[in-house]
Amino acid sequence: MNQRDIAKLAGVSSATVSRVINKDKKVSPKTAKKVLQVIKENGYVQNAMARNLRMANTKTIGYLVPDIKNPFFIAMLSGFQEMCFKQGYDIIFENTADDPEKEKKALDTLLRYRVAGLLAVFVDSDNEYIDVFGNMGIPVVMIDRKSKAVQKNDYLMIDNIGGVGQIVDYLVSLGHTDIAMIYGPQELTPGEERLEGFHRAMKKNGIPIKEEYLMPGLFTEEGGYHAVQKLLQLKNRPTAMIGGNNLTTMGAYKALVDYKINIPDEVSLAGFDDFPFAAHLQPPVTVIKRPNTNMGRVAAELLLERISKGEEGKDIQPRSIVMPTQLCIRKSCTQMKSLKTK
Amino acid sequence: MNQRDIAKLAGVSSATVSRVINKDKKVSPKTAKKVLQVIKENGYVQNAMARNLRMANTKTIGYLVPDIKNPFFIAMLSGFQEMCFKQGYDIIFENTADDPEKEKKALDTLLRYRVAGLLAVFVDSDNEYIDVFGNMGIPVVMIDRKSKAVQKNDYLMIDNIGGVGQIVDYLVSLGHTDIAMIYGPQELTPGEERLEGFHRAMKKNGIPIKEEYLMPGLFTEEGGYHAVQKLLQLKNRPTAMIGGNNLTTMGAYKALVDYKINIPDEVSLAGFDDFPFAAHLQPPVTVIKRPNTNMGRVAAELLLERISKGEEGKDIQPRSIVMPTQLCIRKSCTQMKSLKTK
DNA sequence: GTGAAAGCGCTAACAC
DNA sequence: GTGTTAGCGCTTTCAC
Repeated sequence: MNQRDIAKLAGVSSATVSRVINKDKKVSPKTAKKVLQVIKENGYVQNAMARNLRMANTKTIGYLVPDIKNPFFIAMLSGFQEMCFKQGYDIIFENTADDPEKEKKALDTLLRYRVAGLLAVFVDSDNEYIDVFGNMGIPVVMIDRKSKAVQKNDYLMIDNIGGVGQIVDYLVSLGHTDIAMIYGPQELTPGEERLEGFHRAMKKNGIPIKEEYLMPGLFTEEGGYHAVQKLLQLKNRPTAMIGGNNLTTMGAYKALVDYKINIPDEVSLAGFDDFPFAAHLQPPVTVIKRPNTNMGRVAAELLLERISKGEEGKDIQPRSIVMPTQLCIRKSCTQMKSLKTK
Repeated sequence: MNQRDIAKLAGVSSATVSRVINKDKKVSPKTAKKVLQVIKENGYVQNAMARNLRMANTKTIGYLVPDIKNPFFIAMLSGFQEMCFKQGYDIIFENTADDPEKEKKALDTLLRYRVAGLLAVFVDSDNEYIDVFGNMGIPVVMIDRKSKAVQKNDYLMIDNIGGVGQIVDYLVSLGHTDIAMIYGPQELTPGEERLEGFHRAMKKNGIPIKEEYLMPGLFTEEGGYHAVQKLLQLKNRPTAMIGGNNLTTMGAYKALVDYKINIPDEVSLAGFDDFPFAAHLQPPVTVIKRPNTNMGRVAAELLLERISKGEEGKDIQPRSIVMPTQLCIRKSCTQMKSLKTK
C-alpha cells in the first residue's frame, strides 16, 4: 500500500496524496477529506525511507554511549530525548560497551542512516569516523571525554577541577588535612581532571598531599572497595576520603560499612557524582552533584541549533561548554574531633 | 558521493560497486580491490535509506517504554540491545513518559520507519496502532502489561503472583502474621497481580488479611513513604511490610529510617524488585529479584525469531512467557520475637 | 565477471 | 487546485 494505491482508490493523482499527507494548503478541503478517508480505511502508513531518500535528510539523531547501565548516561538520555522529541527528532540508540570495535560499527550504522546529528561519549575519541561526520556535514556534540576532535566539534563537560575543589575546600573547612583521594583512570578526561583538581585544591589550601592517600579506584565499585581496604591498613589513616565517581563512592561506602568504620565519626566520606540512594543511606552521603538531565538538554540545544541552521551552522565556531557542579552537603562529613575539643 | 560516483572513478559500473559492497562473490578480486580503494579514498558511505527502500526491509527494531528512568527498563534495554546488536539490528528508542499521545506519535514514527519488530511496554495497551503492526507484518513483543492485544502477540511477564507468594511464605516461616502489603495501581497488570498474589498466599497460609494492612503505594517512592506513615499510626502495627515494587520499597525504607523504626527488630521489610543499593543498606533489604537483563534477552529472542522467519513466522501462535522470580534473603526480616522467646 | 536498465515510494518542479 | 514526470541511491534481473 503506497501513495499510488491510495491515489487510485481516491480517484486523484499520487501528487495530491502527497500534498494531503504533507498538509499542503493548495488542496481543496473536499479532496483532502476524501484522501484522508481512503488512507484511514486502508491503513496506509507513509514510508519514511522513501521520503528521507527523496528529501535527502532525516529526522533522526544518534545517541552513542559506552555504558547504558551508568545512571549518568540514562539521566542525560532522558533530557536529551525530551528535547529532541519536541522538535520531532527520533533517536537511534547505540551502546558501545566500552568496546572500540562496537563503536566503529555503531558509528558506521549511524552514518549509513544519515542521522541529522550525533551525541557521543566516545571510547576511542581519536576514532577515524569522527571526522567523517564532519565531512558529511553531520554535527557532533561530544560529552565528557576530550580528544583532538574537540577542536572541530561542540564539547560539553562538567567542571571536574572546580568540583573536586568544592569538596576539598569543604573538608578543609571542617579541619581535615589527612584527605585521601580515590581517583579514576588517568586516560579518561574525568579521571585525569579530578585528580588534577585534587592536587590544585590541596595546594591552594596549603596542605601537602601524602602519596599513600592517593589511591586508584578505577571508577568502579570494586575499585572503590579495595581502595578503602588499603587505606584502612595504613598506619596513619586519613580522616577523610573522596570517591572519584559515583561507583567508587558506593564501593567505598560499602567497605567502610563492612569494616565497621563509623561514618563520619571515624572517617568522613564525600564523593563526586550523586547516586540514587546517597540521600537515604545512614548517614546520607555528601556529594558533588552534576546537572545530569540538564546536560542532555543543553547537548540537544547545541545539536538542534546546528542542525536547523544547516550549511550556515558550519560558521559557528566549535563550542566548549563547562557546566558547574554543586556541593550537596549531607551527613557523611564531620568536624575534626581535635578541633571540636579545642 | 554515491555508488555511481564511485563507479565512474573506479572505471566500473554502479552494479559492480554494489556487488563489492555487498560482498558478492562474482566479482574479480582485482576489481573489488580497486573499488574498495576508491571508496576509502573518497569516504563513501552507503545510504541506508535507499538500500532499505529497494530491499523493502530494515535492520531496525523499535524499543518503546513508558519511563526511561526506571532501572528495570534500563536493565532490560541492556540485554535487548546486546542481542539485537549481535544480529545486526539497531534500535530506535522511544520514551512515552506515560503519555498516550506521545505513545501514538512514537508508534507512528516506528511504523513509518518500517521497523522490523517492536518491543513495547504500552501505556495505552488498547491502542489502535498495535493492530496496525500486525497488519503490516511487523512482530510485536509486549512486556509486563496485559491487554486484548496479548491474544495476537507474544507477551512476556514475570510471575507476579508466585513472587509475592515467595515473600509471604518466607515471612510466615519467620512467624509473621500481621503482614502489610503496600500495593500498586490496580489498572496496571503488575499492580493487580501482586495484590492478587498477596491475597492468595495469605489464604494458602491460612492467615486472615487485616484490611488496614492493605495500603496503596502507587508504585512510587512517595507513595511508599506515605503508606508507611499511615501504617505506623495504626493502633496495632504490622510486624512485617511488603513493598509492591522497587520504588515503593525504597520509599518505605526511607520512612522507617526517618521515623527511627528499627529494621528488622521493630518491623521486617521486604520488597518486590531489587534496586541498586538494596544490598548495601543497613540492614540490607530482602527482595524478590526478577531477571531484568535476561528478560530483554528473551524478548529479543522471541522477536528475532519471528523476524527471521518472515511470513512463516505468522504461523507461530502468540506466546505468553512467564519468567520466574527469586527470593533474595538479606537482613531486613527477622524471626518474630514472640517465637524466639518460646 | 560485468554492464544496462528497471523500479522501490516519495516529493517537487512544471504544466495546465 | 490538480496531474505528469523526473529522480533521490540503491539492488537485481537479464543480457552478454
